[in-house]
Amino acid sequence: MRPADDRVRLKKEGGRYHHGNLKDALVLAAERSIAKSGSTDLPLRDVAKLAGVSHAAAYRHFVSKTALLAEVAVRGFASLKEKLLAAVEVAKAPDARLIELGVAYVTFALESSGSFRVMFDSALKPFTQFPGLAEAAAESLAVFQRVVKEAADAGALRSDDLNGSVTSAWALIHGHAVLLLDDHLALGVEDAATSARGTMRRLVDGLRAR
Amino acid sequence: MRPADDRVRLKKEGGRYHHGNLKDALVLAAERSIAKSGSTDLPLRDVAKLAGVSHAAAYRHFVSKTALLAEVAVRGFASLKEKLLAAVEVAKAPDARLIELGVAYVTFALESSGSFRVMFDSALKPFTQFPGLAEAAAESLAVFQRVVKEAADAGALRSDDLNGSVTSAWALIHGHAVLLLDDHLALGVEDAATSARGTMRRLVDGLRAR
DNA sequence: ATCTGATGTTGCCCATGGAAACATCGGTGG
DNA sequence: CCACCGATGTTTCCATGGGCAACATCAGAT
Repeated sequence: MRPADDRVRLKKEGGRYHHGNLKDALVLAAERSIAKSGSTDLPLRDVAKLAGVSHAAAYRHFVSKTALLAEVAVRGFASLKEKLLAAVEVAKAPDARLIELGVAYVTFALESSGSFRVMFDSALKPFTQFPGLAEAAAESLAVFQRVVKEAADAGALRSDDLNGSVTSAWALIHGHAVLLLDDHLALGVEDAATSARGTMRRLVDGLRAR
Repeated sequence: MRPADDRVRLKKEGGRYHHGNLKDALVLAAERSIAKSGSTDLPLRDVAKLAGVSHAAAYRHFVSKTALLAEVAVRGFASLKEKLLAAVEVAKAPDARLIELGVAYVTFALESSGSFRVMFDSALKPFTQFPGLAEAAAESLAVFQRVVKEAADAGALRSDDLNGSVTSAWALIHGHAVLLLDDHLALGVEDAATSARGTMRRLVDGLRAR
């Protein structure tokens, strides 16, 4: 019996020795597990078990458990960036684009809570110790910077302190997301987008050029 | 020789078997340790060692390591509440009081970063599982509610959605504190209060009655 | 002075992150 | 073709750390 046949047979029977795409499977399993437990402090052994593999197998793809979390974060930031970019497209008015950006940020935090929790977990500090993480994070933040700058250029927001405006917008919506995720706001998930929009609107009013 | 004398003598010689105030010492040690490491995931054994005691001694005062963290959080919320109340006093104008509240929040987060990290650590969720924790947290938030309400009553802020305004104020300054603590804002500690004031001012502008 | 409950200590167990040594697979060059 | 080899997984082992249990020490009450 030839090796290729073995592979097919083993795959069909589910008894294969090599996984085939373990790295992705581990990242996915970690995301899901964290989303369910609400904690980034998950046993690597459990993640491996979810992927149908022994715990030590993870070390063929990640130098450490933290490195696995870092990969979750990198992919999370990439996904967040895409969601933010997509959200910005749907609005025309420059200030409305900033508001939609905030709504998308909160929506991402709730829908991809596993990723979001890891992305801002202190275990990954400093980001520079994991290749690609700092860049991925910076690219997400860059969307905030671009949208604020465009709104200011269009005269919709004051432009005397762009960095300050960016920081305020990020801090506001990040705080909203974090408090929502940790159940500190007495809000159902269904009200999350609405409250996020209201919060962003209030800030945008404050940022408006006078 | 009376017992009280024994205690004094033993304290001076440092060779005492019983600690005398271990509970407080453990809480203090945990705060400091977390502030230094930047992580709430600290070995209980290290905390006990800092308090000069074996690790199992902690279980005479806390049912679990998490319960110790909960006590840190309860005291942290109590301390935060005091700081917020004190800060509110220094300003006269209702909207300025809200701004000072935010500055004090960030200042607390930086100066008591160990406590602050624990207070918002997901390991303590839900707060109701630890006696006193939910109440302590609610009392801190109540300061936000009171200050916003007073500003609205004085006509300094719009009063059509008080809960929304409170949420925005808390989310904004909480996000600012969190991002600062985790080095996501390119700001030195010395600029923290200034940037917090600027951020709060922007939001208050948006909350202002029109 | 002794007894007792509160407080600490030592020793143990078990879960978990990580290293090491071995097993298996799949592609590649003789 | 097939024997080898690098990649990927498994098993086994160790160290760390939370938590329990049994024992030690102390302080106040009787």
